[in-house]
Amino acid sequence: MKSAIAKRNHRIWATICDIPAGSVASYGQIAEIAGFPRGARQVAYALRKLPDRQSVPWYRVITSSGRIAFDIGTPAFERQSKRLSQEGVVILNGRVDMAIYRWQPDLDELLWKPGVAWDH
DNA sequence: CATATGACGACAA
DNA sequence: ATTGTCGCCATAT
Repeated sequence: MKSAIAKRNHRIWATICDIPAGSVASYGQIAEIAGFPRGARQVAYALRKLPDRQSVPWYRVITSSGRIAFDIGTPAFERQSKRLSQEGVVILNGRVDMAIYRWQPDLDELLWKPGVAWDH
C-alpha cells in the first residue's frame, strides 16, 4: 500500500491540477483546499518531489504575495515566468497581481474534494 | 530524541 | 518596498 506521505502528496498534486489555466494559487491556498491547513510548506515539499512535471501545472503555484518563489534570474524562475505568460498571466517585476489572477474555486469545486474542512 | 531545512505565511519595524 | 522574526509542520540527519 502507498505510504501516508505518498497519499498526501498525491492529494496536493491533484488540487494543483484543479487550478484553471490563466489563474494562480498560493501555496497556502492549495494546502488548505487539499485539506492541510497551514501546510504551505508541505505543498512546497510536494512540488520538490514532483515525479512528473508534465502532468501537473506546478507553475500556477506562487507565494501568497503574488511572487514567484524562485529568485529572479534563475532558470527555474524563467521557466515558470514563461509558462504563466503563455497562459496570459501578466507578470511585472516577478510578481502577479493576485487580486486579478488568484484562483477562486466555487462551492461545487470544493464539495467534490474529500477532506475539505467545511462545517456541517 | 535534538536540530536543521524548506519552491511558505503573517506581521512588525 | 525591504528586511527580519517567528510560527508552521513534514522530512532529513
